[in-house]
Amino acid sequence: MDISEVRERIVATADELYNAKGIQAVGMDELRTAAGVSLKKLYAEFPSKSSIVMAVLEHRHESWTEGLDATVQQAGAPRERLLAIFDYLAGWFCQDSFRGCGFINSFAELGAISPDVAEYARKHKESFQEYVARLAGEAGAPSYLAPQLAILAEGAQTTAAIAGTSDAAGQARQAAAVLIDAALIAD
Amino acid sequence: MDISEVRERIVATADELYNAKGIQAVGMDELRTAAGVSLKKLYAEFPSKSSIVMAVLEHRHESWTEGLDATVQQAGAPRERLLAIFDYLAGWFCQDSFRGCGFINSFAELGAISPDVAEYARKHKESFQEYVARLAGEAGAPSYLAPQLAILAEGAQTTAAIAGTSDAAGQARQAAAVLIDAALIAD
DNA sequence: CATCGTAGAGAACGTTCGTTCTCAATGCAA
DNA sequence: TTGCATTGAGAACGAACGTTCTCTACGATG
Repeated sequence: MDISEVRERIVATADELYNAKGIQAVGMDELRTAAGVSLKKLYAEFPSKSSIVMAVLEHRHESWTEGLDATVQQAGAPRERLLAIFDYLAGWFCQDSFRGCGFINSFAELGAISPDVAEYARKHKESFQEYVARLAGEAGAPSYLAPQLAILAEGAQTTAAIAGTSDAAGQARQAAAVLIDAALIAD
Repeated sequence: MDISEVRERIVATADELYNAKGIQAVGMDELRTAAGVSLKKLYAEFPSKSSIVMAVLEHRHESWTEGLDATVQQAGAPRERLLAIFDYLAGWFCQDSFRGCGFINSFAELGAISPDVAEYARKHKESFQEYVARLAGEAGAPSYLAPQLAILAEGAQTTAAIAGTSDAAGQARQAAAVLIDAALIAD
């Protein structure tokens, strides 16, 4: 088995388990068993659990970025591309495995005791803000629109996670449409 | 020392510590020392750590409800009362101790492994939704407005927590104003 | 003063976790 | 076949946790 293939399997398995149960609730032995690798291989690939956590965060960031952008790219006009953010959320919320934003969750769980986790979560959210700002800019909207839409997206994620329903995606989408139109008219 | 006074001190101390470090990162011994009570008294008041966690959640719910309502009551017209939600958030975000919504955080940390925590977080958010719906109703707004404003409030909390700034409160407030006015006109 | 119940401090216990170590089995080279 | 390096399975270790237990000191009561 390829060495990078082992890495990927570990990270993918850890991502699933951490998402399903929380990071601290998943021990190295459970991860070892689920990933089907020996402890020796696990520690040959990663020096510690915290390094696995960071690798999982990177993995999540890539998945999120690629998935979101793929949905946005399918939309046509700039206004629809902004709204597509919430279509992506809607699809995500409907998945059985959805348990909220992994960055919000890891920040809540470890942000206070792990500066690395806190910093990575911050950077991830910052990159999302910039992404929305770029889309909003392409739509010709004033600069205050992007943070508003980003806040809606964040709120939809936590609301959907805790409520256990996907309603928030549609509600946020409708609110976003109002905010976009108001911003474009005012501009 | 009064017995209920001990309880209150334990819960208040646990609330602070859990907020600052996360629930799982705070052991019973640290809580014991910080609260200045003996382990015996601690376990005389609460049968287990999880019962303390639930008491902390109740304490947080009361603090949140009372603080929010106090700010809302100071506002005059129904429209301003809806916006006062975000003024309350702004004041909260500026506190040094702010580290995000305690219910979102506890849900992220323990929701997957503790049905009680997940259920309490859900009920808390549900009660907030109902509160906003009542204010929106008093403003004569259509029923779709309240979930939109609640999502904004949730998003502002996570955004402010992770970014480490209080900007989100003002941004959410401005978005709320747009949504409120649009809803009132459309109605 | 003597006695007894109580409470505090923290030792102790059993478990779990992250991490390391042991050892036997395997595959390969000569 | 023999010897050697590598690997997997899991035992072992030290620390930390939640919880319980022990022992000592104290204060109230007769």
